[in-house]
Amino acid sequence: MTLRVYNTMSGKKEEFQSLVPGKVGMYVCGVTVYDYCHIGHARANIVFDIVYRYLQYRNYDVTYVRNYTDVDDKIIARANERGITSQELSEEFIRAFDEDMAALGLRKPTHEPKATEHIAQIITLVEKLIDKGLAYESAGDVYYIVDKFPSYLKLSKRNMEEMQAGARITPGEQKRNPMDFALWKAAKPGEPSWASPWGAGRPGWHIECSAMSSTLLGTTFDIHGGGRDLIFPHHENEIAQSEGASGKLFVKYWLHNGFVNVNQEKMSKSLGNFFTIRDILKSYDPEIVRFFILTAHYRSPIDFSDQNLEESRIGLSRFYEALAQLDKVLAKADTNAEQGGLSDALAEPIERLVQLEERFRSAMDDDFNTALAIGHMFDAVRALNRILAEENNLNGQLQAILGKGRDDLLRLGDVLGLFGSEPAAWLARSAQEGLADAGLSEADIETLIVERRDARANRDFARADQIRDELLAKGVLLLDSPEGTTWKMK
RNA sequence: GGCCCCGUCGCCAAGUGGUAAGGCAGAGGUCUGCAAAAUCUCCAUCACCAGUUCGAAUCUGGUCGGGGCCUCCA
Repeated sequence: MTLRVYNTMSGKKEEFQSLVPGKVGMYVCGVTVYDYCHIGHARANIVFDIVYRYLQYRNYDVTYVRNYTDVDDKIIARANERGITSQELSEEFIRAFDEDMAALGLRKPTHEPKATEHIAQIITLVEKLIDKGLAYESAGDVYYIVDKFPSYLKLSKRNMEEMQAGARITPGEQKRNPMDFALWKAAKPGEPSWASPWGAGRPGWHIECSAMSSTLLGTTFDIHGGGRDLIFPHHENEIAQSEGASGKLFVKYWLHNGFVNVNQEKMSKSLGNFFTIRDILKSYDPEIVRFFILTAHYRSPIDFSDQNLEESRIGLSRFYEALAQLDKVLAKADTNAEQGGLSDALAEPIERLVQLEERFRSAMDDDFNTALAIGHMFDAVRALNRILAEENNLNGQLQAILGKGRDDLLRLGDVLGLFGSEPAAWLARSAQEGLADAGLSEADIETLIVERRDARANRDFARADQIRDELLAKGVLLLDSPEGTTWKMK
């Protein structure tokens, strides 16, 4: 089986073949650290976290680089507003970013470079572009001459003439051609700056990614990722810079994730309709957010709403319910049970479990189809539940099947960053949520459970049902089992 | 205006030529004192029209509807 990935450059799914067998170099554009991250950032980072994890699962030795853009107009503007330095501001939001990503359960990239730590490489790269006649200095700024790069716009598949018609030179820029973009910007008073052959200044936005990727991954590497909105101009400009300087292919596979929409409209800072990760995590478990994002294909748009997150919560709890049940049943199973045979009725679910990993791989191999992969895992849950219904005559063979099924589910779940919590604990946490809203304490519920238990013991079902109904009215569901009564929020 | 994407069951969502995964919701059965969970059964011909093909949700053309990029943006 081969991995196929959709390459924005070709517009097709292509067979993935890394430059060096067994190794993958991957660069993903990180965030500009001037504010808290929103759910759109969460999606992009989770998507590439999955790419990272899946490649590792496929036994690739992956070098994953994700940068921090810590020098930029917006950072400067925001720092000025708050009366702190750009560095103070960016450090604050780098910390916030790290916290958010950790909360969402992302694996740490191999390298997380900062633009300001690569000024020397940036300057070297700009000099090289000037030497090659691809860039010019103008009043302390340096611009890239897009006309000199023939394949400019090959990624976004645009047309230079039409682009030029709409392009503008913003006041203060010293461009010869409106399409030229800044590699280096002369420092204005009060801005952070570094010495350069063109005077004090700072890097333009695009050049840092070219400099950092070549430093950490080499001139040519396998995968470059980012949100769709980065295709133009950011990635187009990276190509012009990197290929212009090296004369070699920059990136083999370009991967771009789709947007998060709100009410069918793109969510973005400029539209002001965004939700920050930290706000969302006040109401939803991080794993629910991850699950929600992975239930759609990474290139499709997804609509962010409470209803959709709520559905994800219910879907995820189906997995945890099954895992918890599995733990319980296996813990008390008679380990001395004889091997025994398998009834025909269980042939289908057992077959499902046997096929799980292969189906999972086949889904993920098809351009990281997490939605399909999760569908297969739901199938496995149903199969496990069906076998679990044989709880009372679990022979040794069935125990082994259940054990392996659980291990597979957890192992494959981990590739998606899911099911990492202890099932009983996750369910307990889930039960706690909403308790305050219902105006109840755990102790109140326990008291009523005891009262109801006594009523049931006396076969006073009227009183028992009254307690059940009263709690249900407040959103608390009582669950009876041979081991006693527990509860959860509806 | 230019370029591009999308329109699949009440909702979410897979599926790029071979006869519609999965989840939620809903109906009925089993289990349960009653419930819940679980399980079983049922529940879509793919916006519309016209083509290509033995065969199309999947290809082509058109219509309608939604969205994105072209300026900072994951």
